[in-house]
Amino acid sequence: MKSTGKLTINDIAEAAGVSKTTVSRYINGHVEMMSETTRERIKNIIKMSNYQPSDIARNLKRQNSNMIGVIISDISSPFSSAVIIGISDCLESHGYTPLFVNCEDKLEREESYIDSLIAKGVSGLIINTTSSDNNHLISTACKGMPVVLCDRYINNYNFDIVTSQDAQGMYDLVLHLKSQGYTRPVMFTQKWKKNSTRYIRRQGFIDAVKQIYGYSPEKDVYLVNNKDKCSVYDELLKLQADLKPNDIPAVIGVNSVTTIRVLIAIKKLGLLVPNNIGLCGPEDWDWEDEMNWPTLVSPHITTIVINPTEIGSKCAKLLIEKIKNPDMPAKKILLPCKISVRQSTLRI
Amino acid sequence: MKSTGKLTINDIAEAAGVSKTTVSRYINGHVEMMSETTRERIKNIIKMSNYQPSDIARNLKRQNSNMIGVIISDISSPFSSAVIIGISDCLESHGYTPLFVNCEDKLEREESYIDSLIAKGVSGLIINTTSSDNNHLISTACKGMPVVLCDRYINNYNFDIVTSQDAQGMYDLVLHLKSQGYTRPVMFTQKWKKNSTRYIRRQGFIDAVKQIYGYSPEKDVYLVNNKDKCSVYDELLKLQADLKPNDIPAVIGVNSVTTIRVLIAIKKLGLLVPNNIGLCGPEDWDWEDEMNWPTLVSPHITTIVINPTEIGSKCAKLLIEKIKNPDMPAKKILLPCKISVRQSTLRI
DNA sequence: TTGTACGCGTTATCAT
DNA sequence: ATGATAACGCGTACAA
Repeated sequence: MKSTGKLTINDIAEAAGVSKTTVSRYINGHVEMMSETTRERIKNIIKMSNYQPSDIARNLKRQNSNMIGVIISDISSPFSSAVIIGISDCLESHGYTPLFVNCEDKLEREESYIDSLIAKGVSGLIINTTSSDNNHLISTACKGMPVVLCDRYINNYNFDIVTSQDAQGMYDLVLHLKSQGYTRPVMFTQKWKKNSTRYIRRQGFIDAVKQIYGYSPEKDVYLVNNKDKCSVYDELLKLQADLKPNDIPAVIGVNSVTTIRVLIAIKKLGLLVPNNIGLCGPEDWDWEDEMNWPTLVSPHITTIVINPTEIGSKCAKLLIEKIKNPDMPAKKILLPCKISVRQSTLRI
Repeated sequence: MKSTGKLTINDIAEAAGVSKTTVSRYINGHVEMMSETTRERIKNIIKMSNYQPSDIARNLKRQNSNMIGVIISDISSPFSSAVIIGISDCLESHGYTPLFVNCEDKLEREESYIDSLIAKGVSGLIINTTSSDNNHLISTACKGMPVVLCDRYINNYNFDIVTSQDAQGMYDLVLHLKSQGYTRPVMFTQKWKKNSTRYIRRQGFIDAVKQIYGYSPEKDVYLVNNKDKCSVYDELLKLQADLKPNDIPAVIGVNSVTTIRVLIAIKKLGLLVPNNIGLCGPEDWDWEDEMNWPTLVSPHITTIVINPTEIGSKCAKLLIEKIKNPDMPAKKILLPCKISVRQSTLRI
């Protein structure tokens, strides 16, 4: 046995006094017509030497790997962290290894990562994409790479996708607001045109208000941004000015961060939740129980429960299906979401 | 150009009318004595065909890869998520690819992951280990695999490690409590014997109290567990019973989760923070600003700021150093931590 | 039941 | 300035 460098199949073969073919057969379980003696001998040598076949060489030979590329648009958000957990757990339990990369919301990075992941030999991709337009991704999908989209739509191609039923969640939420006597539901959101999640939530809000309240609330969508700390506060002032007499407003934040910022601004202004103003929004991340933000703050916030961990695991599961059966027609998995009613919208 | 299967260096060579050696030279930048014409031709073909050399084959040939194995003890904690972000960003910016695996606090899984990561050809390991004892890891380090420990010590081997100065943070915190007139600092912790972080924080607490208050608070360490929801509440009752007349207690949670649970129990009991009881603890994860738990809850909680993202990036940086210079003596990087004083311990 | 020989896609050595 | 050829470690058709 060599003392230097890594063990190879040759070393094992030599030590066992057989050819490397035989060792390879043993490793891959083709032992039907192998003598008991050689089997035992190989087994022992491998055990004693702690030999592990090189995945690199196997992958080269077999022309595939058990690695899955996962492209995350912004790894630093708690939503992404939860998605990663779901993907990781599901892939690992099925023998796959995820390769996570962070494209920081930059389309060029996303495109170059796609190429480098393919070069690494991944046998599929899970994409939480940056932009609704992505020709490079479409072209790699066309070449036969299995792709599943994670919570973001892409135009012009019939991708497999897993996402939550945001529109239905919005509907339930608006219905709840109406039942609590709020007369003026509004939405606070960052730029929504190129972000499919925000796009859908905004549209869901508008459609729900149309149906439930019977008017079109396009101008009740207040635009805020992440850079300017005062932005939310300013928009809230604008909302105050926009109110008609006797209006009881309820703010829906487009995501967790926005909702929290609105809460802070509300407290600064001294408004009373839930009586003078309601507050709610999607619950984009799910640390367990008492660590989760809707119940950490006071009052506890009514939310649409999204469950990103499940989105992640469903993505992984769908991709594995698709790898095993590449000709499967594209699936759209929509996870239902429940609303979780808490103090912040309970007037009655 | 073939229409089926992946492009290889042979296809490019053929299309360019040169040997694959020449193409390989071009790819690896050995172009000093290459004619301008061939260089241009190869360049164009590669560009047009969007060819990418196979990392698998290169790794096999070069006997190394740019992949780094990262073993996380419990990926579902926000602390781990933040560490992952730091590792990911730093490795990617240096051309390495992290392979994250989640050993769910199980030593066997950790050991088998070490083997399978090595089989995948990783050129180094970052370990946020499960247990302070790990012979398997020691033996792989002995065989020459570069290893950096992430925030957890391991007995009996001089590993490179990055961790925070928990003991110093505890000292500062206890000093602060004394200055605010608290007479009875206590700690709430889960089982600490096999978890090096908790172990160190508990020891830091004990040493600090000895020095600053002049007595030994071993029996003021209250043990709670994660399963039983009432556990924290019960221990808090016990603390109440243990108090001497005129004692003003201050609870230090061993980590974020424990601290929040103590806060919830305190509110249930109707005690007044900060006047009747103080509350503080390490801030194990760092979502930006208004999303972070110490300022979400009321009152805002005094913390030791840990900065897990920086722990992650420092780990990555140290490992890269070690890979480039394997004979470097083991480094212990201790990140200083500051305390962030907020309302929950401000009596004065 | 076991072994020989070749190829996976790349890079390195040695020629020319 | 370029090419032929041999490896890297493994799996497999084919031969024995």
